[in-house]
Order: sequence, then structure tokens, then C-alpha cells
Amino acid sequence: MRCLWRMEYQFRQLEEKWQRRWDASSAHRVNENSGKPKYYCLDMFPYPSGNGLHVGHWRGYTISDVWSRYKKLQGYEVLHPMGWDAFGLPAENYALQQGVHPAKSTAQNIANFKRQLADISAMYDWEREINTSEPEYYKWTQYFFTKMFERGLAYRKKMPINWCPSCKTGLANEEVVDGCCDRCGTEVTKKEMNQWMLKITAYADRLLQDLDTLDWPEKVKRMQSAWIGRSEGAKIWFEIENVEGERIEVFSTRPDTLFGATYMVLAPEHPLVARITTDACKLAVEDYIAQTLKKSAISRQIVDKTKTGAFTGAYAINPANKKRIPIWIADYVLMDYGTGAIMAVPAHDERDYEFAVAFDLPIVEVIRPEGQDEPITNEDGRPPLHVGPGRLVNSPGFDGLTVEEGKREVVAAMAAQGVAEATVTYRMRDWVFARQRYWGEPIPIIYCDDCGPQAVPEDQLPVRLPDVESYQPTGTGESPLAAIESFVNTTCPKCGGPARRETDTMPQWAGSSWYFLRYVDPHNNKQPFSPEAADRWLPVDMYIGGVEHAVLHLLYARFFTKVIHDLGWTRFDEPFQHLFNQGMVTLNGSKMSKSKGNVVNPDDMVRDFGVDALRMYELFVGPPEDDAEWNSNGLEGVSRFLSRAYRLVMQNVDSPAPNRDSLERLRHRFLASLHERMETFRLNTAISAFMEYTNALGAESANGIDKATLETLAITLSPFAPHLGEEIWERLGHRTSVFEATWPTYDEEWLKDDTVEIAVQINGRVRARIEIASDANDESAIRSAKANEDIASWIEGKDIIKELYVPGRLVNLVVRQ
RNA sequence: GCGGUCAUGGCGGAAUUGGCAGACGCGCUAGAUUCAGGUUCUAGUCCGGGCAACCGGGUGGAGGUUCAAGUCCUCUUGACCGCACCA
Repeated sequence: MRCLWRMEYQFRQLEEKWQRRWDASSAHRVNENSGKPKYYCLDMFPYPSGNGLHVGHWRGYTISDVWSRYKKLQGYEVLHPMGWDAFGLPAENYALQQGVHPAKSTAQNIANFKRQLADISAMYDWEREINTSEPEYYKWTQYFFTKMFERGLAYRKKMPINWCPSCKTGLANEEVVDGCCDRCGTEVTKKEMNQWMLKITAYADRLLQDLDTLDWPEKVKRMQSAWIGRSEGAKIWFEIENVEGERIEVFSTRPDTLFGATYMVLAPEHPLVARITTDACKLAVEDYIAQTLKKSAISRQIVDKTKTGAFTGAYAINPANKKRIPIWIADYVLMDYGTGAIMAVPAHDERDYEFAVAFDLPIVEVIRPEGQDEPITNEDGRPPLHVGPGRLVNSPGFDGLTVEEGKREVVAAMAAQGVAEATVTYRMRDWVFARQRYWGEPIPIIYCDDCGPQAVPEDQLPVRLPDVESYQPTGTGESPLAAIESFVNTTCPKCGGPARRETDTMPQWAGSSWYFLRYVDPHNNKQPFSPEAADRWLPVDMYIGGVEHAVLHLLYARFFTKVIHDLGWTRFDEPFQHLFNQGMVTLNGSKMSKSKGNVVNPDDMVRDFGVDALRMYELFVGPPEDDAEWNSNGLEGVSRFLSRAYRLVMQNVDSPAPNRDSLERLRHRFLASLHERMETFRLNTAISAFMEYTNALGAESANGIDKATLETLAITLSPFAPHLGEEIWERLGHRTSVFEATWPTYDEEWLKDDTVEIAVQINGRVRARIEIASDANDESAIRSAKANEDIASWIEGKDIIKELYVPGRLVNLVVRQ
């Protein structure tokens, strides 16, 4: 007997050994000149929080690394980088809470994250590590902002924006979830501020249309599409009685119902409200506006949908039939959407109907369902609500048209009179891009009294974030930078005169909107990246991360990529060809988080079971896209498998058996099965394939295992368990890394058998199993089935009314009862 | 309210897309080894009946299409996700 200790799977020594070798040989460096086809596999880079990694974070990183190594073995030059999304609220709030300068706490957190990430043994090329908070990086984030400014895509506007009273900063619409701050959960208020905005709405149509070209989960595409919220309709202008020079502009998706507009509603914040309200109504209107402002965003939108409102005393003229219609204000009309004003058609809109009932306003039917001749009246004497299709009525000149025809013709007729125009409206708003916080990229704009706002020229970038003692948010609507004279006071790049710097910073999402471009050329100090390198590596072939960024990062990154494309930097205009959202890991049914106290620490798991075992369990725990409940027993199962596999290999590695057909057949079948499962990304079942294979090899091991089998195991296991793969490969006598090897292919010939066992069914129930030639035709298969003695008793004396053979699977005989 | 996803043993989950339901792992039962225990190995394990061969039932529920349904269709129950007065 050989030394027993060599048979045991000593994962700790083994893993340390290979990690040292990989480090020493810079095994994970990308070779730009290999001549191999490229593959870009990217993780959503983390913001380095103080909490460190748990086994849930491991899952996505493991999936992407297994995939990267698989692609490498398939002959691709794989770019698999990692970096830090280090600017922004999470990092800054953590720093404030700890009382440590964000630069310092961020550096500490990065060091800790990097140590923990190293445990995964992913093939990250750390030579390409990037950090969005370093001047070498954010110089270029600022550069792209100046380019947007020059193109009119970055502009300043005074408007009420979302404000988080706890984080003391303005927020983008995308950062407000259910009326609360996405970061801290505090209820968001409105604040009138002069803001930097990015004109993402100019790209709305492209962002929507190009979704079709992406290999992304349908769910994420639906979310982005809903967020963009394109709707076609018309602008219509209404004259106001006794008010000259002003018209009310509304947006409607149902211009066909214009004749049924019996009143109008303005949002309480609408600028015309004060102008048109009559003296008699002034008190009630002002009272209602005050009430509305008191209501928070939540109660206005979610909790209470009862219709309230106030009459302004003013009347508008319906341009279609010249009727006087009252103008109301109500909080069910939102200033943020469309024009902040609507024409109300109570007969054909649920909300308008409720409002009309509540305030006893007239309801006029203008769309009648197909096949109905007479008007219908409810018990309360009102026409019923009808939102579906039908034909126009009570619309002189348009009666009898369908809804679709009506939309076209009414708009055409009104447009001819200059009171309407077909148009498209989006739900998506422009991107509020300024934050009144310290820890972000300073917005590179200089205000000159003579020349106006000027972009900081490229040769003066980066505008460095000053190193200061006090970085607490002020809450006044000004950034902490505003108090730093030496930062604020500067000279105008155009006229050289005294000028002031913009003191707001960029949001957390700025740096991550183009980081995937920097990885291809991370040390370039002349350009954000080399266009040649970008066009060589991008778009990203596989982007892996959580679904929580569906309408934040993923939308912003697409927008930036399109802008950068339009600036002439790249040929592509979509960054991520294939997106994969991994499911989260739960414990006791809920997402792991430090605050819930249900985190499983990967450091402990690595210590007890090893890196390879934890990697494999992260996949084996369930389908990669589904949420999965953590179960340490499952980890033990995988660990046992690795021990068995290791033992099986080590028993045979020094004197492999000669090749034989039974092993060759098993091997090709395993490879076929593994191939199928890898290509369909069913990584949990790929692990099962290994278990099935080694179980089958266990039965063969009495006669020894051949070298081809052992090499196959080494190569195919290595994406999952890279240390074990390398070890086996080396023990087989190879001097180069297993990752220099080629993923083995299978031969269809070995998948075939001379005979095959099929089921014989009577009326769809399995009654026997028979062995037949695999190339048997229908006739002979059915003959064999009938000849079977178990089947004989089932068909004896009965009429067979149908018989069929599904090749290689089953025979079904249908008999009359 | 609108849109979407899903439901399979004691548990996590398989099922080449309409063709033998329950692969693989966990857990459990029995035995062997070691023995202080764990480890390791062998066999069994959807439910009911039977010593057994075998028989009957079975993929949330009710119908339907089909020679054949976890898979397709209709209705229904429950869970989860996204959006939510978007004109």
C-alpha cells in the first residue's frame, strides 16, 4: 500500500500550494497578443462596504469565475477584471457613521474586500484593478461630463426634485423606491433646487428599441421598458375663458374621446393655477394646494386613491365642440408627468369617472361598444364607464369611427386648426445628476460672471476632491465643498477672470456608468481608454450581477455607452450583450444581511471545507437564476464528493489502466451530458453530472482507470475546483497549468448502443421493459413488444386499435377495454 | 388594480421541451468497518397494499386536448416579483 496520507484530500495544503503558484506565475494576466478570440466576462463590481463578503456575494462571483475558466479552456482569451465602485453614498454614510474620513475607510474596506475576494480564487487580473474614487479614474468621468455639457446633454435647471432629508442630498427618480430613499429608507420630500441634469430622455427611444437586440432576462427588459414608459398620443391646447395669451396644454393618449372632455384638471402645482383662479374660489384652491403639499409622496401615490379636488372658478373651451368646461385642480394629476394637466373624459377613464361622480360633473358618452345601439344608463342615472374599444358617438364629423381611426382623424382635424399635435411622452425623466455631498466626483464646471458656466478644459482635469477635515453634509442644499474657499475660488478658463467652481458632486452611479470601458486599458493616462482596445474587447459577452440594478446602473450604463458612441469613441453602442442575474442566497427564508444577523461567513466555510468545496456548493445549491436557501449539509455533500473524486484519482494516477471500451463509453457520455448542461447554464446539474460520472467510475475502479478518464476529470473539474484540477493534472505528469489544456470534446459514436431498453405501454401505462436493437424500425419494435410474455396477458383477447413506436423510448399499444 | 414568474418525495432540486416522474445531493433506515465518537463502505428509501413477483394511486386543485401531460389549453387556489392615479 502506498502512503495513505497521500490518498486523503488535504484541501488546505493543496489550495495554498496552487494559490502560491498562480501568484508567482501571474497566471491570471490577460495576454493581449495571444491571437485567441476574446471573451469578456464581467462581474458587477462591488462598493466596498464595511460588512465584508458573505456566502451570498460569493455566488455571483463564483458563477462568473467558473464561466470565465470554462471559456478559457475553450480557447478564448478571457478578460475577467475586478474593481471598486468606491464613490457615493454608501461609502460616505459608512464613513460618517464610523467617524473616519471616507478616503480612509474606503481604503480599509477595499483591503478587506480584496483579501476576502482572494479566497474565491477567481482568475481576476488584478493588474487591471480600478477604483472609481481615484483621480486617475475620475478625471475621465469628469471628462465625459464636460463632453455632455458641450453637447447640451448636461444642463442646469431649477425645479423641484426628490430630496432625502437623512442623506441631505437630491436624488434621481431611479433612486426613489416607493417614495423612500433607496439607500436609507427615509421618506423623500420635494425641494426646489438649481440642479445639474443629464438629458437621458433624448435617448429614450434608442434605449427602448435597442433592448430588442440584447440577450437579457425578459424581466429586466420589461422593467426598463416600463421605466422608460413610452406612450403615444397628442398634445391638445385649450383656450381659457377670460384669460388672454395663455392656453392649457394637455397630453392625452385618447384624443378620440376629445368630444367627451367635460372638465379639465390641473396638478395643484401647475403654474397656471394662480393665474386663472377666480377670487371667489381662491380660498378653497389655496387651501387645497396647502393640503396637497402636506401629503407626502407616499400617501399621495399609494395609500389614498380617493378623489379630492377644488374648482378654480375658471372655464376652458373644448376645441372640438366649443363647449365651456370647468377647470379643477386635483392631486390625482401629477405635475411630473405629461404636461401636469389633463382633459377629463369621465365616460372613458376610470379616474376621471370617479372624480366626476365625486363632484357631480357631467359624463358624456363618446365611445360605444360594438353591437350596442342605444345609450345605457346606470341606476344612478349616469352613463356607465367604458374604457374598451368601440365606435365614436356624440362626436359630430367623427361618429362611427373606431377608436384607432378616431385617434388619427381627431388629431389630424385639430392639428389643422392649430390646437393639437401628435406626440410621444415618456415616463422617464431626465437624470438629476448633482449631489450635495462630499464623497463624489466634483462636477467640472466653472461659473464666470462674464462668460457664464464653463466646462473645465481637459488639460485642467481632474478637478480634485479637496482633502478636508469636515465633510458632513450641510443640509442647506449646498455641498460641503461650498465652504472651502480655496476650492471654490478659481479663474475662468475662458477669460482668466475670477470665477467660482461648481461645488456639487456626481451621484454614486457616475463611475459605474463606464467602468467596463476602463478595464480594457486601465493605465491609459492620455485617454479614458483606447478605442481600439474597447472595440476589441467590448461589448461584454457575459455580465453577471443581481437584478436590483435593473433600472439604475444598467440603464445609466447603456445611456453613457450610447453617448460615448455618439462622441465617436466606440463602434458599439450597447455595453452588455448578455446579462445574467444570479439569485440571492437566503438563510431562514430571507436575504442575508448583517442587520438581520443571518449571514454565513465564507471565511469559516473555506477554513472547514476548502475553497473548491465552497465554490462547487455555491453552484450546486440550486439553479443559478433562482434564490437558494443556504444549507450547510449540502456543502458537506459536495465536500464528500471532492474527497471521493480525489481518492479515486489518486488510486490510479501512478499506474493508470489501459484504455477500454466501458471507460471510453462512460467518458463520452459524461462529456456530452456536461456539455449540454454547461451550454444551457444549468450549472447545478453540471455538478450532478460529475457525481453521476464518479459514481459510475466507482463501479469500474476494481479494474483500474485509464489516463484519458483521469485527464478528462482534471480538465473538466478545473473551472469548478481549480486547485484540485491543477493538482490532478500535475500528478498526471503535466508541467504546464491545466488551464493551458483544451476542453475535451465527445464523439457521437460513443453515445450509441447496439441495443436499447425501451418501455412497453398498454394504454399509456408501462407494463414491461424490453431490449431491442437501437436501429429497430417501427414494425420490428412493435413485434418485439407484442412478443413479450408480460405484455401477452394484457393484449390477449383484446383489439389493438393503435400501436406506435417512439424510437429509443417506448412502444405504446392502445387496446379497446 | 395592471403586468410577470412559480407550485414536483421528509428537504434542496432533476426530467434532452409532449414520451418510463423523482437524476444528483441532503436527511432517514439497516448492515459492515473503525471504534470513544465522527469518518468510510454496502443496501434500501414517492405514497398505499403484499413475503414476493406485482397491483393501485401520484407533480397545488378542477376540467380539457392527446395513443401519451409535471410539460400544452381553460378555470381555480396559493406564494413571490415588478409597476402602481403615468392621463
